[in-house]
Amino acid sequence: MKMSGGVEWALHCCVALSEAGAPVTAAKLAELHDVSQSYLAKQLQLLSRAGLVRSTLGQSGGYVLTRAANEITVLDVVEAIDGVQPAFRCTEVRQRGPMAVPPERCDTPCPIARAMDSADRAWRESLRAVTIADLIADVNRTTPPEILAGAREWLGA
Amino acid sequence: MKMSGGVEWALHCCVALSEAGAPVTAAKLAELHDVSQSYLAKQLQLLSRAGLVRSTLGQSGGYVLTRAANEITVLDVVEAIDGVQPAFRCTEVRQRGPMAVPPERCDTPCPIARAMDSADRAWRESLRAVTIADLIADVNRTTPPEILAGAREWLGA
DNA sequence: CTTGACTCGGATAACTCTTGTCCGAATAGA
DNA sequence: TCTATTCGGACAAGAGTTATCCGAGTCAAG
Ligand code: SF4
Ligand code: SF4
Repeated sequence: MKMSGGVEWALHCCVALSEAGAPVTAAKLAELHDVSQSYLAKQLQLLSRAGLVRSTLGQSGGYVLTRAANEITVLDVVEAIDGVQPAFRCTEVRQRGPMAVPPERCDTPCPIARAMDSADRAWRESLRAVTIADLIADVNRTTPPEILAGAREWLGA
Repeated sequence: MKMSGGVEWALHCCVALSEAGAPVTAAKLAELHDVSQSYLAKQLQLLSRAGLVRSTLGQSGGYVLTRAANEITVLDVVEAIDGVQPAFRCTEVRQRGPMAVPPERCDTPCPIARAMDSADRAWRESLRAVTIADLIADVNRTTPPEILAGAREWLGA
């Protein structure tokens, strides 16, 4: 039960991109967070495939968010990086072994799979309730103003 | 984002153990579900370490549940097999890079970590609401009675 | 229009964790 | 006492994730 570590980086990048406004290159984002720029590029690729960011090629290029910050949920980012398939995957054990249940009797989903599915839905629903804009508002409230201003200027330079 | 596949087997074993009453060996459980007995033994070990089942050694030994079925939640089994640490692990990115926030200003948890923690709690809460007894009741209602009786007899033999 | 340099994108290795297997120590019964 | 049977932890194999590289494409300047 381990989520891809890139999710954390991707979320940080989304926050930074929303505050920047202008396109930001992957190298700058990597330097800002002090992480491997090669690997961060991979995460940004995934975000691009999911349609959350748009990449501009060539000089003065970089990444920009495609939607407003309050239109991007944390769940969007998580599913873009970590995939959409649920954590629990049933292998239909009840159809195997000496006491196998014939497939034609397996019309109703088993309670185990239902409980897992319900929990997974609750998890996703909780993540869907938070948007990037919420994160930004909270960050602006809790981080020292001088650091915030410095980061903004550093992104533009 | 992938849960250990052994969770499914462990849950099935808990259901079977609750219906059996008498100690059941790991080999029988593996044959019933048609899975690797060596690997299933590992899962049962984890259940034993977590205190959910008690192992009886020697002849006519096997595994027995330590509590009543309605006192064991699905969350207990998941945490026993898959571990208790949350899926999201923060690496304190904000304390790195050129715009690092000094550690003494990081007293309040960041909103990203809070959102993830909240979702994780919702997920666990949903799993905690379902007990093994609930699963058994649902299984007894949905599976054909002849198969259920056969399985019980097969476990005792 | 040419040039140039800079950008992302997908294909490619190293590594960690999960999965799967084995044999030895301990036990209950005969 | 002895034996057959059980679980327990130590030991490899495989998959998945992490990390990296260089080439195709693009924009801006001269
Ligand atoms: S009984 Fe439920 S959990 Fe088990 S294999 Fe069938 S659907 Fe999956
Ligand atoms: S800002 Fe939040 S998510 Fe990022 S490293 Fe700090 S605590 Fe973790």
